Amino acid sequence: MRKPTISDLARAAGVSVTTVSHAFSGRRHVDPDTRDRIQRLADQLGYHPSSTARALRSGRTGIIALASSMPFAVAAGPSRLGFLMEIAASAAMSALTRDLALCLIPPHPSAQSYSAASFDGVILVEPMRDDPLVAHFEARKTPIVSIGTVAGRPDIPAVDIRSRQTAEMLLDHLAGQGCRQVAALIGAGSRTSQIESIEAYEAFAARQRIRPRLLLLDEEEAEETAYGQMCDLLHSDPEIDGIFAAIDAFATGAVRAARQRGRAIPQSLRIVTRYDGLRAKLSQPPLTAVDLHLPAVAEKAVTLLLNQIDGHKGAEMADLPELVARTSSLTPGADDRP
Amino acid sequence: MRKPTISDLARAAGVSVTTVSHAFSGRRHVDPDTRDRIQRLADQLGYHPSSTARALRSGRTGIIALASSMPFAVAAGPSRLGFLMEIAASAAMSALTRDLALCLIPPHPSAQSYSAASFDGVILVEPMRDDPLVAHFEARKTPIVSIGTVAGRPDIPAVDIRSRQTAEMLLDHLAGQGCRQVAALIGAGSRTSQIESIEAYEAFAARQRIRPRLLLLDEEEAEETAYGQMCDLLHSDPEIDGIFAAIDAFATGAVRAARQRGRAIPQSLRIVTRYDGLRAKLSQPPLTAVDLHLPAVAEKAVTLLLNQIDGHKGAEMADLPELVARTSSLTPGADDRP
DNA sequence: ATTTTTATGCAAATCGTTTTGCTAAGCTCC
DNA sequence: GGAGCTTAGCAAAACGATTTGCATAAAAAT
Repeated sequence: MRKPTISDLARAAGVSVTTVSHAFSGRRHVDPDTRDRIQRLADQLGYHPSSTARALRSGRTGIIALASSMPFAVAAGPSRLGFLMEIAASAAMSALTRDLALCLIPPHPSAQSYSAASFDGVILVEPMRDDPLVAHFEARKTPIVSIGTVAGRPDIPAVDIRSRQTAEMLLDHLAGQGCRQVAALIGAGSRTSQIESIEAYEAFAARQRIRPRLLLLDEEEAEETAYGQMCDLLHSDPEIDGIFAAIDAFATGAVRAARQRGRAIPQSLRIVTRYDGLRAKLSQPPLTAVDLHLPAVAEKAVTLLLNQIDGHKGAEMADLPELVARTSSLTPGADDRP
Repeated sequence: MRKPTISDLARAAGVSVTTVSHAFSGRRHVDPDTRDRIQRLADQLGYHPSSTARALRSGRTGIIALASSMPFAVAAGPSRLGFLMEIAASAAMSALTRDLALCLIPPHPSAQSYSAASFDGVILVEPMRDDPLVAHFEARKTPIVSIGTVAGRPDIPAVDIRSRQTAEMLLDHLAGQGCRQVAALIGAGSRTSQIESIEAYEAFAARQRIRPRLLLLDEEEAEETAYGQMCDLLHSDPEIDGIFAAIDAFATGAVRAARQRGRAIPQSLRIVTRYDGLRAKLSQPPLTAVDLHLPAVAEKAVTLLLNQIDGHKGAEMADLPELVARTSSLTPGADDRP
């Protein structure tokens, strides 16, 4: 009882395989009666065209991949599960509406291991400079699109998620709320978002004529690390009155540190973060964050990738990120724009 | 400059395609010198075997799918993103260690649309009774494994996530903490987890000789619905002193309702929930929940699916769920087991 | 009455592998 | 100097579709 093939169906219908193929694909006209008969028999036999065979012939698998080389503990662990997975869920939807399937490729120490399947293209989530994933897929001539530009590789089509503007917006918001001495917690690495956040912060510090307090932290044990470092910093440098946390787990760590040091949020310390996920929303107090429009970003990435597969070049700009002001940074009783 | 094929490589190396194939697969012996020469030329030409062609020949695509028919707003929206995506991330890792890729199949109104790619097997997450996804994959003879048993289909191999025990454990915990009048918020549907939660609650109510307060709620707008319904219920039935919320968004809705009605948690109302995700952890107060060992569940599902693909039957039992007691249900100053 | 067009369908080549026989040469062992 | 064995390699048949070029008959145009 193996699966029926196109020739089984052709034999049953008394026509050639060509006719069956045309009946399904509609590439050539076939007599409506014949077509119906074929269709009916197909249902009856339980025939479904093999997508593998189709892929071999057409060169398209109908599968795109979503890959990230964020350290696994960060990507799939609770800390940043939100960011990556929100993109994954959205991308899966976007892919589906185009009759594509979305494969999830978790980060893996040995880049050799991604051999199993082949994809029409791949979406990389915030690759680092010289990311092995880029090398891997380029070697296989798999079309690549990146979410977030790739440092040092302006030629790779990307959906620019505007990390610089995001950082500037958050920093300006803190300044607008009266913060003078703002510290920054940013992941140590070479993703564009990290690079641009650092640059934005340094420019901000220069503009404000303050001594920069820039903490480059490991994203693996994000919340714990941020908690420890912030406890120290708030102790040694008590005039800090604002914190820009590049990822949400840094922010929640900072919140705990503030509580530990007896600093009231937002009265004595304001905290803002970049990714508006569950953590930011459920934090006590809720955190000011930025709506990055991730579903739209994922949609753009899929569109871009499809163009890329068809040989068209291009790049996309994400919609302007939007500030979501919440208690953690708002002067009680005042408006967002004072 | 199209991708080199096995015959290009064979020609370059001056051997037949057979030899090249054997050199890569190791299915037959080839002279070490020849093998090295082939290997070297492969690197040089950038040859990578086409997994599509391999799939056609071998009948294995190296891709498994993870599908859920939870209403999309529930599965991918913030409310239950955690549950499904935690499984997805874990399953992707488990798959990768076996050289498989994991495809994400979002729920889709028209079940026709999943045609694009073909998989070696599929993991269904908590399918309902008569779930169209089951029918869809059965029609394609795609091996199926379910996370959570399938109501009415004991023949489908599944990882039993022990929803009955989970519910009993939570209800007993509430009783142990002194609750007399416990209400239940359970998703309206025919997933095993819902069915078993209802049965466990009804048995519990009978044992405790209390009038059952069972709210079957829509999971789409889970938190809002739960909030509204619980406001009403706490008003009309003020002696309720415990709430069993089957999904975390119900619980957070209930927390808000309690606050709105001026009921202190846990002093005057205890709340417990099933899935220990970010919501439960970050809630104020943190919610007592259950560690379902999802990474292990995903791992078991992948193992089971691989057996299933190889023709072995079987089923798996998830590890016993573990209660994670938190402030939302603990009598202040008392121990878990009083 | 001949040519042209349209409708319908078929045979065969193709996509890039894996796998199964088969061959031919080199060894060993009486 | 065969019989038997190992070694190294090749040719060809799958796998299940799509696509191209051709054939036939009926309809339409000249």
